Amino acid sequence: MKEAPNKCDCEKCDVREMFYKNVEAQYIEIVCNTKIEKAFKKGDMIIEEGKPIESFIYLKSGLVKLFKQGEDVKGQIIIIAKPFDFVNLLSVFSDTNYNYSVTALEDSVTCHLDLDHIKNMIRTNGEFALSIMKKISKVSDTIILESLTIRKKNIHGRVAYILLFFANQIYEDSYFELPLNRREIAEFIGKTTENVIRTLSEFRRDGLIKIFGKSIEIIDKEKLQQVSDFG
Amino acid sequence: MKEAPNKCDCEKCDVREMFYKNVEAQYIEIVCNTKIEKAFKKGDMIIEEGKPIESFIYLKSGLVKLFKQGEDVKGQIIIIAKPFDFVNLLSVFSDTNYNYSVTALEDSVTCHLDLDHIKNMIRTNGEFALSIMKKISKVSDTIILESLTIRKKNIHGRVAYILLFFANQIYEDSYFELPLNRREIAEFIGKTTENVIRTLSEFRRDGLIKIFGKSIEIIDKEKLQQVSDFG
DNA sequence: TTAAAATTATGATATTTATCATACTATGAC
DNA sequence: GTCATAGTATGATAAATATCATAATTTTAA
Repeated sequence: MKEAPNKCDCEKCDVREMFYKNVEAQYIEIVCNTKIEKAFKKGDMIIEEGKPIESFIYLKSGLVKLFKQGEDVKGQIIIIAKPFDFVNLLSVFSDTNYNYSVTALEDSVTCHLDLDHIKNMIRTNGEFALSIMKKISKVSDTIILESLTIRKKNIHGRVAYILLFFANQIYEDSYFELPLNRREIAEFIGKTTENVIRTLSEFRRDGLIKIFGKSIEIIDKEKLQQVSDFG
Repeated sequence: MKEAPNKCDCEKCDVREMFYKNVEAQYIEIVCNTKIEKAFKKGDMIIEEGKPIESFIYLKSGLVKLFKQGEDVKGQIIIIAKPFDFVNLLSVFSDTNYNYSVTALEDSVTCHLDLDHIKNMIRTNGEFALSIMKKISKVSDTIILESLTIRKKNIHGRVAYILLFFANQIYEDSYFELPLNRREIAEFIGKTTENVIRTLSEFRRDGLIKIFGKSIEIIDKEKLQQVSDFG
């Protein structure tokens, strides 16, 4: 990780709209002046479980995973987040320390805003408060409903689901490079590594996908969708 | 369900503290005057999936379950909520319609505040906004972390966990009446009804609990805790 | 009160998934 | 390049869980 040159280029910032739409100029300036932008390499730790929550972080570019490092060996991936999904929405307002860790699955850039400034903005600007709330509510909802969706599927359904998730939600392409290794996929869907590998092999044998190491090509999207829906 | 006599008795309301601590008198009055209190009998539907979200609801007394009615037969219980846990925190600020249903597990009383008034209070009162946010964040966090906790346990661990959940969190007593039938427990922990029943029988045979229909007495709490932790 | 329906219970069996063992393959360090 | 290490892959087996069948018990409705 390295800190990028920290010019206040909010004009070009993708998430400016959401944050600054309703905020008065003088507050924008305060936030801008204290904003820190950080660049992370693939694999870098962005947030570590247990550490104090000091800033309001959002993802500017890249891809990250949120996970529990758990006492047990097995980690558990909570969610894969892409830009526009805030990184640390879960506990920012309710806890002093992180309940989970975040690492970069791809080279990523994050924006760090001082949490106290954000809280002040919420205190002084109701519209801003409401839009943050809307976002928090949405992200939590998504995590909860996605977890219920995955939970009721068997392993075939879960693997199919996650392949379609990457194809449709993340890369918008039938051909993509998996940002997770097989063990991490297992940690995301709550099954063992071996069975994830086996299931991928079966999908390949059945002509649903092609596998080139970490690269996946979805051949029969319709059938894969069926496996996801009814599996 | 019947509407209770609707006097503005906020002075005696358990959750007044949280809501009104930071709110100016004139707003309290507006909310009070439009507040509706509703009484539900055990089994009554409080919120129905798909219906529009019109009010900000919190639970004054009783016990409720939030669940997906799902296309498939099997429902899935998201959370059991007791007073002080808001009922409809999940989607209130991010959606127009409910993503889940809520029914009363015990006779319950809910307070319904006009959602637009709440939003206005958020707009005009930053401290109030922050305390609502803190609560939302906390509830979402709890749901997510609890679901991860349950997910990594086998059926013995899950059943032990839920028994201890009722004993410690809900009833604060080793002897309690289960508010869920065996099928609903299964829906909560994501296992089949038969296996929940079987596991309860095993716990009884092993002397961990006593079972009298829906009533449970926890005999060996320590051992049950071990089963929950390591199962 | 009685019949019907739902719930609880248990056994037998099938299916799914995890675990263990063993290669093979790719990757990074030296 | 070579070695060590992590990741991928597959088979054999064990363990966990689901499914199916059936019966007893409790609850509900007429």
